[in-house]
Order: sequence, then C-alpha cells, then structure tokens
Amino acid sequence: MLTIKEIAEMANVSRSTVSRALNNSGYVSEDAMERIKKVIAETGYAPSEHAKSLRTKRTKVIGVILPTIQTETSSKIVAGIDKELSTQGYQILLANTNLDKAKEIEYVDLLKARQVDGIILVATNTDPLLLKKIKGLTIPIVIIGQEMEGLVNVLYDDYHASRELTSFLIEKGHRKIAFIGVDEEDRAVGFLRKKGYKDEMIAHKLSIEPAWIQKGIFDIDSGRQAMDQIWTTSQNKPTAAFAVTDRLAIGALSFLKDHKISVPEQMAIASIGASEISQYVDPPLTTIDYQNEKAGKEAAHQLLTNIGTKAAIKKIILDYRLIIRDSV
Amino acid sequence: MLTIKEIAEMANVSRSTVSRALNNSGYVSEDAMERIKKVIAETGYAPSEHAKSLRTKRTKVIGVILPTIQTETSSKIVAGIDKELSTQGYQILLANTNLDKAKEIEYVDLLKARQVDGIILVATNTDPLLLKKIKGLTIPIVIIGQEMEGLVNVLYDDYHASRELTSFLIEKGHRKIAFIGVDEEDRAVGFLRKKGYKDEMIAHKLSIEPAWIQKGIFDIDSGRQAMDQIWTTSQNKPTAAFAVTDRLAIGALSFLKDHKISVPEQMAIASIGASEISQYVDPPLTTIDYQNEKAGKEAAHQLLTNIGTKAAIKKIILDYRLIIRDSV
DNA sequence: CTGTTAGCGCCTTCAC
DNA sequence: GTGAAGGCGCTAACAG
Repeated sequence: MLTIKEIAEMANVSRSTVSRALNNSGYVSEDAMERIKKVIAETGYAPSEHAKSLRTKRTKVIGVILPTIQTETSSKIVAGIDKELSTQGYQILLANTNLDKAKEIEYVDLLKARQVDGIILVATNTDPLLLKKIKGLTIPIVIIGQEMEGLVNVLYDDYHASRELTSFLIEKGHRKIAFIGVDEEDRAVGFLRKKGYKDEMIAHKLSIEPAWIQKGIFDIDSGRQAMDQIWTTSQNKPTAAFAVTDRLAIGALSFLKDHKISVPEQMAIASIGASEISQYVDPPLTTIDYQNEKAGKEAAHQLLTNIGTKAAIKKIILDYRLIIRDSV
Repeated sequence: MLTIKEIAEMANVSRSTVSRALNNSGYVSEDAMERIKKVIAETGYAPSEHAKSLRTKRTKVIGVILPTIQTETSSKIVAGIDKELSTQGYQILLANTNLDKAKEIEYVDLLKARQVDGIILVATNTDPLLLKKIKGLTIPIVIIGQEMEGLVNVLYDDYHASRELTSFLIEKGHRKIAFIGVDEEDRAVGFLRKKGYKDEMIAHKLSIEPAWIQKGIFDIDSGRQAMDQIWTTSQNKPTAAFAVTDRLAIGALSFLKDHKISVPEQMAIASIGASEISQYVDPPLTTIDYQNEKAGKEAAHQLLTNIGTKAAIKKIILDYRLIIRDSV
C-alpha cells in the first residue's frame, strides 16, 4: 500500500507538506502543491482513513442499527439518512439486527469499537438494558420510531394517527371495527397504535369484540391469517378493519379476495404506511403516510448537529397525512 | 476513551498481555486472564478497531456499492449479503450512488481509502472507466448483475429468462407482444432482456411493430406511461406485454385498469422480478423470480473466499424460475 | 512556506 | 507466561 511517506519522497517534500496539501490546512506553495497533486494523480494514492481516524478521532462514518432492511419503511429511512449524510461526506455502516434484541445491544458496542461518529437507531423496543447501554455512550445517538426518555428522538405520531384513522372509519359509518396489530413490546406500533384505536372507539361509545382484535408480525401472510381469524371467529362480523401496517392490510385484502368478500362493501380496510404499492393493490388502500424518508433525513440532520457538541435532548414528532383511497 | 494501556494498568499486567488475552493469541495465565476479563467487564472497554486495522490491515468491513436502496431488489441483495457476512463478523459499509455513474467510481476510491476488506458492486453499467478503476484494485471485488470480463461476477441469466418468458407468452397463444424495457446502457436489464425478447420473437417468425417497444426508467409511473404509449400509438394493438421489471408491469397494469382494459383477456402482462407485491396486485403477476437474496449471499460468499487469496476469475450464473399467475 | 517530531491505540517480535 | 519496544500511516504542534 502507498503511504504518505512515499508520496512525500516522490514529490520531494516532507510528509507534513503532503498532509497539508491533502487537507488544505496551512500554507503550501503552488509549486509544491502541483508536484504533490501530480504524484497523487499518477499513483492513485488514497490516504488511510484508519490512520487518520486514529489521530483525529473522527471517522466520518455513522452507524445505523435497524431491525431489517427488507421492508420499504427501512429502506426509505436509510435512503433519507444517506441523502442527508452524503452531503457532508459521511457514510453509513449498517448493523442489521434481524429483529434480535440481543444483537441490538451488541451492535452498539461494535459501533462504538469502530468509533463511528454517531449512531442512528431504528428502534422496535425500549428495552431497559438497551437504554442503559445507550445512555453510557459518549457519541451522539438519535432514535427513530420509539420514544426513549432523555435522548434525541425522531418520532411518528402513532397515537394520533391511529385515532384519526379510526375516527375516519367511524365517520364513514362503521361501528364494528376490527384491529390487526402487532406485539405490544413494540411500544410505537404495537401499543400506541392499539391504544389510539381503542380510545377512539371508546370516545364514540363503540364496543369492541375480543375476536376483532388480532395480532400478526410484520409480514403479509400474518395479515392474511389475522383476517382469517377475525372473519371466522367473530360472532358479530365487523364491517371494517384497521391494520397497523400496509403489509398486514395487504394480507387481509388477500384473504378477503380469496373468499369473495368485497372490499369496501362488506369489509373496509385501512392501514398505516403508505407504501408505494398501497395504491396498486385492489382496491387501492386507504392509509396514512408517515414520510419515512423524511424521518431518516431528520434523524441524520439532528445527529450531525450533535456531533462535537453536547447532545441536546429533543423530541421531534413528525407529521402524517391520511390518504383516502377506495378500500374504505 | 479507554485504551489498552489503562486496562493493562488496572489489571496489573502489561499491554501485551491484555492484547494476547483479547485475541487469545499466545499464552496468558488463568490468573491474569481473569483479572483482565474482570476489568474489561467493569469498564466496558472495547478495543479501537482503527488502531487494530492500522496494525493488522484488516477491517472486517465490506463496502457495498449500489445504485439505490429504495428498491426491493436492492434490499434483498443487501439482506443476502448481510446474512452471509454477519456470520463471519463482517459488516457492511454502504455506498449509495443514486444511479450517478461518477459516484460509482468515486466510491471505489473512498472504500479503498477506508480499507475495506472487499467490495461488492451492484452494477447498472459496464463503463470502461469504472472497469479500469476496478481492475487496479488490490482488494477483492465481486460484481452483481452485470458481466465484467476478468472479474468475479454473480449474474442473473437475463437473456434466457427473457426468452423463456417471451416463449411462455407465445405458447399461450399470443402473437403480438409488446415490450417495456429500460435504457440499453444497462446491459443486463436494458440490452440482454430486450435481445432475449427479440430473438424469441424472431425464432417464432413473429414480427414486432415499432410502437410495441417502449422504454421506461425503474419506476411504476414510467411503466404506466409506456403502456399508454403502446396502447394509444399502436396501429395493430398487441395482446400481451412483457415488462422488464415488476414495477414497470405494475404501472402498465394500472394504466390498463384505469382504461377498463381487462387483463389478461385484452392484454396479458408478464415481467421479471417476483417482488413480494407481485402476487397481490390485480391480477397477480406472472413474473420471473431471480432470487436476489441468494445473489447477495453468493456474492458475499465469493468475496469472503477471495479475501487473502488471489481472486479467481469466476462467472456464477444464477437460476431463475417462472412464476405463473393470472396476468397471462 | 516547510520540515522535524511526537504520538494516536494496537499487535507482534524478541528477550527474559 | 510476560514485558519492552517498535512501528502501522497519519496529523498537529513547533521551530525554523
């Protein structure tokens, strides 16, 4: 590997001068600058970022911990993060947990060892152990998607979005509304969205049958199964269903289609996510857009402003908007 | 930051002993080992990967250059890469080009500077400049999706997949088949898939009207526009269309639906991609599954075997399979 | 404007 | 079994 020393020799200057030229810090004569540039161009020399980081303590790398990259939500968030970071010359080091909570903690350590300049955590839970580990960190961290006390959070407004969506269904005349959720350990998606639904139902004095509430994981098939459960076990069949993610809704749709249950006539469907595909399924889905890319961008922005300074505690709650389509 | 020196002092041993304990290289007495472990547990010390890399020349990081992360194809590839790499303790450093060819080259340099142990390039073109840059690399690199002479390639069988899909449409009785492609600079998706289509048509002595061949970019809307063009400008309307990606097909579907043109009766649609959603659109899409996750895994596997050894030149052509659904 | 020097934190001989 | 010493490639005073 080519080092600064060899470049210096070839250009007949000292290493410091090359370094100065490289970082354009301090004075370098035009003459020297030219010779150095020439040598670099000829050799294709690239200074070792590791040696640099070792000296400067900065890496220009941000660690991104996420539960999976196989969802549109995640990729949009990452795209948003990247968009913001790349303008400042930062890169992303991926840490994919595959929904394994232990790995979440492990990766915090690994990223610390790699001395990333900051971490963005796309969280699915608010485990105390994780929280504790994070609080011990000296580098800035931003949490997306779950509220963690005392940290910088970029949050979706799960509770209100959920209430609004439920309210919309009620407005449309529905009284019997089913709910397809996920595990409540995921406080944002599991707990808050369910609470929003329940509270809105209660506010309208509408009762909820136990069979109407089903739980899936984050995939299409479990949405299908949930709707199957709802449809086959409900004494009193609901006329609408609220799924906490588009995928769950799409699964539900697929069950209904196969059983010739018409949407929205016999069963209306609404969800949260606004995935690209939500408008191309049959019928197009009424859904809430969370603007995930913006979330990523915002998180990256917050992180960058916190690098080098003491992290301000901050809670950023993002906007959402209801997209009304034919499924309701 | 905590360093090995401080750990050594706290454990009453020398830095070398700590280092040995950390890497379990050489002999360390049980006694010393225990003290060191205790101190590390108490302090949460994590050795600096940069200092390590500077010495050992290995980073346990792989650079992944991709055109975008906002497609299912990309995220599946990355997921596959990650699955394989993480078993060996490697991590991914992302380099997103946003389809900017200049950045592709730039990122090769950047990753080199970061001294990644290897690079996986998800390629969209075979630009000579890029090729030249790559050939100058001393670290292993694996190319996914485009054939580049003299390198390790993981390829989809675009030409044959395309012929087979066209052949399938012909078998189903179609004689007038339209084609929605992309720019041919993308040799795999643009050129080869088109060639497969054309050759198969010719092999069956079927003629192609110019208006049947349209071009889009990689999004849904351009598929819609392409079908619009086909439908409105064809003198002799086709009875089927082959779109080179699922998204393009979904766009086409959406146009047809809005214009009450029934699928597959008036117009059959088939495509390549087998995206998760392809089975939930209306009607479900006949498509070819390329197994992108496997591509990523395979690429990562090849890369890992090439680290440390002289890279064998290799061409791995992946399997595909036709998924027949109601759109044809 | 330029060169000398001293580490950054770690691993790795080489003695002991 | 363990420690001392040197150096990976770079930057940042400091002296000229």
